[in-house]
Amino acid sequence: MKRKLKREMHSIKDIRKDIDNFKNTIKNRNVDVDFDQILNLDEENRKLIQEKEKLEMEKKSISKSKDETLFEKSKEISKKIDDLSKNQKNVKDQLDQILSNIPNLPLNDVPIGKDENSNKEVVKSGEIKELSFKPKSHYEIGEKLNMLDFDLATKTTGSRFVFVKDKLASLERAISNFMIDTHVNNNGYTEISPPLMATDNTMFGTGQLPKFENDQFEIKFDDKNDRKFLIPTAEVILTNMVKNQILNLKSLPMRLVASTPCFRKEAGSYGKDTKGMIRQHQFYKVELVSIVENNKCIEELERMTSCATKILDDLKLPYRKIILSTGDMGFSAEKTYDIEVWLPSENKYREISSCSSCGTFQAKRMKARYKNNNNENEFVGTLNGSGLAVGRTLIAILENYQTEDGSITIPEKLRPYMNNMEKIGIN
RNA sequence: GGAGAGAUGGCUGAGCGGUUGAAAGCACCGGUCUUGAAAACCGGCAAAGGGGCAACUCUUUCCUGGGUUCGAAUCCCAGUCUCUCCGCCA
Repeated sequence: MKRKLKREMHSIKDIRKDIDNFKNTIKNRNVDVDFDQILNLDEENRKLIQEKEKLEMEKKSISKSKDETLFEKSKEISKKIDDLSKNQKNVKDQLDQILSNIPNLPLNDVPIGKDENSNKEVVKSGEIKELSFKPKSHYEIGEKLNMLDFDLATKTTGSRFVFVKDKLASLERAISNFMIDTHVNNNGYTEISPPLMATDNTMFGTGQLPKFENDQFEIKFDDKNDRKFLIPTAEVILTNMVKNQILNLKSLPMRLVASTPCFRKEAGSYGKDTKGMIRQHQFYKVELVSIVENNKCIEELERMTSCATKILDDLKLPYRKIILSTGDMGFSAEKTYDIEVWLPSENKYREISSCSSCGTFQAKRMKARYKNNNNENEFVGTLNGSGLAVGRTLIAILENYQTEDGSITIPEKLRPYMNNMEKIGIN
């Protein structure tokens, strides 16, 4: 069932009430928002609504009276209402357009800054092994094993794709299964195997549309009006499971996990990470999503992040956890932790997970609510995090577990998933 | 691809031109009873938006978009989705 709903990311009421707070906070997010125009449109909108409602009331009373002498007048009123409605709708559309492009407000403890340079390290964990030889990059290792084939992908599909073959394909699958099992068995998540496509409406709900359409792959489905996109992350489809719903308090928290391919255009990243499988148009990711009471977001974010880092602990991969600054956070987030894994060949940490609380931001877009203890409707809180990016975990294992002869030691936790194999070497 | 049926509140489900924002049941909230709970009984309970300090009040909404009418959940047209049957294919 498809409903057309008025959608806005921030409630205009909130903005009206606390305009200064919005102005100051949004400033830190690297976007320009014309708040004066918002207020003008809002005022105009409400003025038109009032005029319209006055006429509607009059018309209604005529039809109730069943007084035939007034019928003619009623027709005239209808015309006026039509004109006013069109006008009002127009104003409202303009307003919604602006509102739907405003990002979420960062929480107070998020460091203020305009890019990644203002991110702050929270913890560092795991031991970086000193290698007695010069570490090779994951693609050197993979190509030498003949188990990562980028040229083949270029031939069949194009750049930024890869064939993962043989034992590394098994390893990739093992990583994914190990992660899902851990989240299901130890962390209370429910496994979902979702559709990999989503409608435009769904993409709006989590914030990918309208602003980031250029990053998405649109599918030519059929000639009908509805648009479909390949999901850039399972967050989209998992979070939207509760869209347009009023949930029972008892059903919260909902914790969902899915391992899915993700599809991204990576527009604007030309020349960045062109070698290897760090940045691909398609990659596997194990995604965690939580739907919670909106006052539980912060504690859930900590919980979710620790579920993700636990995987790295288990795999004995060195990592650090950082908190993103206001300018580096995603559109829908109010607070984000990135987890970065150590890559010996680059001699630095690289992102392997991103865990965000979106507060009620996505819920407002999706109209996802629950009845609280007072029987009132409240918007849910939504969170999402990678637990973890599978492709990048594969990379991290290749690089951190490499040996001088070019073979890979398989992390102990993954061996049960690979027939107890201990290492992957050249055939 | 062919042939039918349907879409109503958190859910199930009545209504099929004029106090119908919508019966009934379930769920939920409050109360009585109970040592506590259950049961039973009583009461409340749609959403969005506008105005008001507030009590409150107004408007819109019965899949979506058009149309008929003074008046539409109810009639007409188009679209979307769902279900059943047949065919076809995994």
